[in-house]
Amino acid sequence: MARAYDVQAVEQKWQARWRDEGTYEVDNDDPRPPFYALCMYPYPSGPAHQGHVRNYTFGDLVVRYQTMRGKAVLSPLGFDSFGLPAENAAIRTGTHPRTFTDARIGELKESLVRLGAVYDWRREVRSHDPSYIHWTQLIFLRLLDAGLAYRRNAPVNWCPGCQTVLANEQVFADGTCERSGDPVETRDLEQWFFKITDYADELLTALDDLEWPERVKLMQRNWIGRSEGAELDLEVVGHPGLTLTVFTTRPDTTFGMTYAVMAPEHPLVEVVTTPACRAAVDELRARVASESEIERTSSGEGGPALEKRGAFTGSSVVNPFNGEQVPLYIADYVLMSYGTGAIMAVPAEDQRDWTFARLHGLPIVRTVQPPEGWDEQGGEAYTGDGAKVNSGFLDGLTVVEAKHAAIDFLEREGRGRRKVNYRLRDWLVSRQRFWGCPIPVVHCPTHGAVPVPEDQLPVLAPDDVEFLPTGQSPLALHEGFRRTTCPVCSEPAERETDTMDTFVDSSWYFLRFCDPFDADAPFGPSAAVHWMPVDQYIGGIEHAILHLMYARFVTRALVDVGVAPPDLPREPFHRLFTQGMIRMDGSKMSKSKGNLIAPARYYETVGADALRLFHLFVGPPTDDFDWTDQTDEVIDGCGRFLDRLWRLAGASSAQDGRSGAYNDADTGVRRATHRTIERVTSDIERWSYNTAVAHCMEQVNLLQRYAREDPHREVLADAVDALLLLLAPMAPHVAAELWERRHGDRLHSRPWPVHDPALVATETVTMVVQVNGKVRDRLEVPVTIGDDEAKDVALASERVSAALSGTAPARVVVRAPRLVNVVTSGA
RNA sequence: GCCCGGAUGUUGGAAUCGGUAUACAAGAUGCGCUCAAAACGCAUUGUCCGUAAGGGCGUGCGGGUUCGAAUCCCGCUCCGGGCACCA
Repeated sequence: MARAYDVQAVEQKWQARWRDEGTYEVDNDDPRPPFYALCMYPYPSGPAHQGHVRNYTFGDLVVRYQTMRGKAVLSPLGFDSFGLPAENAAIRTGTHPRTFTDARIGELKESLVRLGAVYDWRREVRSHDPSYIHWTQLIFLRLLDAGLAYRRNAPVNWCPGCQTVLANEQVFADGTCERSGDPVETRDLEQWFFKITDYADELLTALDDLEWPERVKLMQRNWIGRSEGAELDLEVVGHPGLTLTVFTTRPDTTFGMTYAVMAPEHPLVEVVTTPACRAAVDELRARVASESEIERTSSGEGGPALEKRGAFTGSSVVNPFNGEQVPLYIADYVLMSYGTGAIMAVPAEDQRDWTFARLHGLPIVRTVQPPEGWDEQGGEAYTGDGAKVNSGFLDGLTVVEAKHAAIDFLEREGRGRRKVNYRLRDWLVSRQRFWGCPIPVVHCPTHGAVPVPEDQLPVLAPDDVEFLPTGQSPLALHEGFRRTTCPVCSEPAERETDTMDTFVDSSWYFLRFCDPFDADAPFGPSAAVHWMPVDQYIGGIEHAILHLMYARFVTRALVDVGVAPPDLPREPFHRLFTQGMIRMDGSKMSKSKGNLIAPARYYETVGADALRLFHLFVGPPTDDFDWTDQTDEVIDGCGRFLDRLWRLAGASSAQDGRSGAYNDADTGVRRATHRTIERVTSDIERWSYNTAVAHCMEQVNLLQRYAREDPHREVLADAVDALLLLLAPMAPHVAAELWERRHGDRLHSRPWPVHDPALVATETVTMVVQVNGKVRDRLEVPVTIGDDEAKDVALASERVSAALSGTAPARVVVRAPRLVNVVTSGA
């Protein structure tokens, strides 16, 4: 595609200037009002793909726009540089993960710089830098000291192929590993956890005040999963003094409990199972042990038939409300990790219990009267409101009333208590991997898990390790690393060989950015308070839950354990923007799917400005975008727009136009200019970048026509200047170049243009005249027109008379000055 | 199964508060410029009827509210995303 200017030369020139002049470096004592703009720091997988390009185009727009608005903008970038791919590459090729990772960082950084995205590179952080590891480890130790980090035996998803523990989100719905495709198993391991559940309630309630997409807040609320209910202590028949505690959100339905169910791993299973039932119980427990939690809780195809998923223990428990004995089962769908690991089953008011009861021939007793005709229409479990029935002292109450009355009864009788339960679980941070931040703990035969003294940090992994495809972490195999002495007694001891989940690194990097120059602390307290919270955080919707939840937790925990000052805002991200995904052939564009379109081919042809403009223009930033065969044509179109801009702005600076008084055309252009300033500004503020670009295109079209006729020299020059200012955050290279040619100075140092309200205000407006809701005429009227006059003007219209054809108006709806609707009938 | 989104010309999309449906762009067609092509410029481009003026229809489907619905309500269909036997 032949271009109007040397795109590559212009882009390289300005990128060099921004870099060499440190244009977007900002000091912590900058007197301008602070603004912290941040894109989620990327995992360095190689050169940028279109998802990155979109993300960093939006981020760069915010940085440049807020700078022109007079803010001291903190714009840092770093790399989430620990992670499994580097370790796998090491096993495959023998390259050390650091070598591999540094090369990928170089590629990614280069392609972002080539996009024209600007950062304060002095603040760059990398998770794997010893200086960063140092402070991640200090944070771990402080959490440990405060009781927020702890160790326990826990069932984990174990991938036999990767020889590693997987998070739930790394396991596909069919129970296979997302990387290797192997079936995932369950294993017990001694693991480190962070106690995020201590913050469940705060993490939930604080969501209300965040300027985040409602969708993301809703996802977090559901993830935390607060539910109010009661715990009931059920006596086990034949075991005096033994009770089984269950959690329920529907204590009002207890009269309808016809059986109870425990998780197969529940410790009481051993005690309550009778010899006659032992075989069936053991069979189920053996099967469950080899299944991942995902498989167990999946209702999808391929699982065992429902009747095979439960087994009778032979024991019974007593319903505390009516003294009846009901059978006690185990079933795989009851999880030890939620609630108490046991439930009371009320088939009439829970569909899953209904189905289970039917398959096992268990009785069903309704305790809420379903609506008229429910049974006749084939209704099964009824979960709605209604009058309580078959429920003794609760009869006649509503569900809500009965819940309170039931809990009051339980507490009075000492058989249970009010209880709030959360779905959120503690955060498993242990990883049996090499390429992560080592957990700074020493295991002593005498003193147990002993923290490494802070003056001995960082604990760094040795370089002379072997990467073998055994899956065993090289750390665990490295005698020199493992063997050490106990910090307490100096006797021989072993180092912890687990490393931390990379989500730990990404849970505080935004704080390090505030002050990465501090060699003695993770961040300076005053710098952190100065910049935090992040004013605008930008990233993909895929991080809506985990990363954002962990970062919110860690920020709070750091304040509470004293690593961060008490006046640091507890919410790290004030405003969040989640961009849509780039899809190709129906799925997310990503390296693992092999459907990447690298930006490099566009840098070499249409250039970074056109590619940026395309990403801004193609649709609402929140929406997903499907990359198709037609996409290149749209990108070329953005290049052609910049060519028109170049010809317009290049020619008009030299052109001798008219001077003196303005004619109607001049005034029209001045009004259009100020309307464009107003629209583009409000579009940027409301994240409507596609319409902001459209308004700039309209203005170029208008100015092209104006310039061709008989333009006023100053009107045209002012209009072009305004356009360049508006495009400065969107297409920064070409706008900066044109501005320099016209004025000799730096476009991006200029203040953002302000529209003149007098020029934006219109004097006349098109009034629509409808007859029975159908448009029959359009009239130019003064904006100040009153209702009466608008009605008169409308009724005087010939077209309206024709449409009425003699019928008398029954009613006239007037919304001056925009619309009059003449209604003829009562219809 | 539950929850959250979405569906507008040939295509991406616009319509910010219930008030002109389709801005802007892509594609297509025609014209100009050119020896020619590209580039550039101009024009047309929802659909049906009509020579035209003009009119009918039209925002996934079916209803409803309203003077007026792409927008609000009810019931569907399809697509995307999230969560999942969560008690």
